[in-house]
Formats: sequence, structure tokens, C-alpha cells
Amino acid sequence: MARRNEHSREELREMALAAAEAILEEQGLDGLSTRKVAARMGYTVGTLYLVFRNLDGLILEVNGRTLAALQQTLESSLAATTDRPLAQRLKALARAYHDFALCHPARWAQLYEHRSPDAAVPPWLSEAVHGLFALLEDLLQPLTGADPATALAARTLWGSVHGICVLAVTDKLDVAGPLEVDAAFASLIDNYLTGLTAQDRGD
Amino acid sequence: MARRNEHSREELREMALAAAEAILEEQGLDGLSTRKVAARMGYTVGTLYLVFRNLDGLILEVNGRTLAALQQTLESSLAATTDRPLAQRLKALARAYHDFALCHPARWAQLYEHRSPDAAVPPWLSEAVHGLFALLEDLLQPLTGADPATALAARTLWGSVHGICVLAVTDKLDVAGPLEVDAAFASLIDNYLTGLTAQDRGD
DNA sequence: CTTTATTCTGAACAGCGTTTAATTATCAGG
DNA sequence: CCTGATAATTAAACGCTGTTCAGAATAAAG
Repeated sequence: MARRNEHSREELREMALAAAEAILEEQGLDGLSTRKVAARMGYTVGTLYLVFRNLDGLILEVNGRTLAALQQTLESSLAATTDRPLAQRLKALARAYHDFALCHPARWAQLYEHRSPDAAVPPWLSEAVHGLFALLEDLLQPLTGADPATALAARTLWGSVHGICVLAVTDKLDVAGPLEVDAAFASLIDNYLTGLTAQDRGD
Repeated sequence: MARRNEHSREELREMALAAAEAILEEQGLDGLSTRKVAARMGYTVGTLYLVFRNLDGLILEVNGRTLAALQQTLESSLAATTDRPLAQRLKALARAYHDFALCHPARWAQLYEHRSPDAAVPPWLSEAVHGLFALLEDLLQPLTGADPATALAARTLWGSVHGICVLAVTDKLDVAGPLEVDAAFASLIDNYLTGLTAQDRGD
């Protein structure tokens, strides 16, 4: 039973990625397995290995798509807050990031918890991450001026927002609901920005 | 072949935890397995299940010990920086946290990536986390005053430092070495403290 | 010495990622 | 239309995983 060309390689790839994403959403990180992905697309495990090098290859591509979705979410958050003050835009961005994590917990976790056994992260994935940082750098540029200062501020803020999200999502902050997370975001962004502008003027 | 009482329950528990920690250090997160733990302590898998409910029970206890070790590390960092300015003490604390993550990557990752299938985190683990927060709250108390403000600042700072560590350790910050991580810590702490004190005086 | 209680093993089960020989469906040439 | 080659797909296998449990082996008690 070998149905030749019933689906092209590209179609198989798309079906596999869609299946993996669905399984992640429905059954979480540990629910994902090659056999389940194959079964969901109506094929056998072996077929998966014609399209992907192995499970890690599949996960890497899933992560690429998750990053793209995240970027879109953040971009539309930015688009919805044009000509608002910087602090408000940053808070909206942080909220959007947190919302994404809450809406797609497994896909978001996969982004950070996946250990690539080949150590080397593919370049297109690094570029996707870079694209996210660029969003933040463009926002901070007017305040920080010099390039290395912008990069530092972007990385610091991104890491900080991410950390608050991680602890909140995994319930390690003794945080009850999203309200307190927003308070942490506000505390972080308001105080950090105050520091940045003060440093800009004085010192 | 059943060697009765060659080791007490408590001894078995200790042997298992030590074995698990050694395996984590040597072979990373994915290297940990019940059979390996059992083999390392000279027993069979079945015996493990006389001492722990299951693998998750074992991991929870490992995490408890990791938290205790982390607390000790942070406390000695604090002890080494008494009567230094607050900013310096916070930076030293962040560095100590980061160093711990670098020294024990698997045990540290286990702390955050372990998903308890029983959802409910045991209370003694929550208390251990609370103990860590207390360290930070004691430091910030003089600056923030009111209790809820202290709690908010502690959570915000802790999450932020943690996030920078996560991204740095997993190489998602485009960070080369520990030097740039320290720069991010400094940027975060200096600016955040500036904001806190400004808010204290003015507004 | 026999009985009872307890400790520990070893085999089993279902599922995992991955590889590969064998099977099947399609296409090309005669 | 039939045959042979080619490519797609499967099914089975391997060694690993967490977990359970009947039974074997020992120590203690009567």
C-alpha cells in the first residue's frame, strides 16, 4: 500500500507541522510524539523521516512557525499603540507576550525548553529571534541612542519580561492572576525607563 | 536475593537522590532515568518505587535539595557583601544566581522545566521558593517600605534576573560570555533602583 | 524447624525515537 | 498491454523509557 504522490513533500511537511502544533495545543509538551504526528496525518512514522531529519528537525520548524506567530502578535500590538507614550507601548508589548504564552503554553514552552542535540541552532531560527529583538530595539533607539546601549537595553528588557512571564506561567511567583503580572510589568518598565532617562540627562 | 535491611529506607532515599544528582550533572536532563538511578545505587527499578511514589516524586525531592543549595549560595553571597551599597549587593546576588545556573545547568533547568503531573506542588517546595524571595524582600524592604510594594519589587526583580539568566544560559540572547550577562544585570538593577528611589522621593 | 513478614528482583506492558527490509503503486519503454 | 524499474510507504524490529506486580529470597518470630 504505497500511494505514490498522493501528497507532495511540501504538503507532507505542512501536514506534519500542523499536526504537531495541534497535538502540542491539545496534549502539551509531553504529548508530542512521532507516532502521534504520523497517525494524525494518516501516515506511518517512517514517512516522517522522509521529510524531517528526525523529531528535533520537526520541532525546530515548529519553533520557527511559533516565532513567526509571536512576531505577528507583537507587531499588531505595536500597530495598535502608535503615538502612545513609550512606556505604554512597552507595557502593551509585554502583555501581548504574556497573552501569547497563556494562549499557546506548549508551543511557547517548546520555544525555550527544546534542547537541540546538534547544539548548532539553524541560522534561520537565529534570524527569527533577531527579528523579535529588532522590534524592541526600534522602540528604544530614540531613548538610548548609541547602538550598543540600545542592544543592551533591548536584551535586558526582553529577558526581564520573559523571566516574569516564565515564573508567572509556571506559577512560581505566587501570582494569582494576570493582574499581578501586569503590575510586575508596570513596575519593571516604569522604573527601568525612569532609570534610562535619568542616566540620559544627568550622569 | 533479597538483602533485608542492608540499607534503611532513609539510606535508600539518600542514595537515590545522590545518584540522581550525579546523573544530572554528568548526563544532563535527558540522561536521568529510573533504571540509571537504580543501577547507580546497586538496586533494581522496583526498589525505587518503594521509596518514591514515582519518578516525579524523586525529581521533586531533587528540586528541593537544589533549592536549598541555591539558597545557601545566595546567602553566602549576601554574607560576603554586608555593608556594601544595595545596588552592589543585588548585582552580586544576580551573579551568584547566574553562576549557580552555569555550575549546575541540569539541576537548575530541572527546577524550572519539571512539570508536576499532579499539578499540586508540595507545600515544602513552595516554602523553599518563599525562602528565596524572602532574601530579596529583606534587601528591598528599606527602599520600598510598604509590604505589598516590597513583594512586588522582589517578584519583579527576581523574575527579571531569572529571565536574563535563562536566555543567557540557553544562548538566546546573542550573548557571548558572562561579561555581557553582567552588563545586563547592571543595566537592570541600576536603572530599576533609580526608578524605585525616584518614585520614593517624588511622586 | 516452621511460619510469617518483609525486602527485593525480574519479567512484563505499553509507549518512545529511529532504522531498514520488504511491499506496493505508479510511471516508462517496448 | 505487459514488463521492468523507480519511488513511496509500511511494518517490523531494536533498545530505550516509566510503571506494576507476582514471586523469590532472606530475616525475624514462634
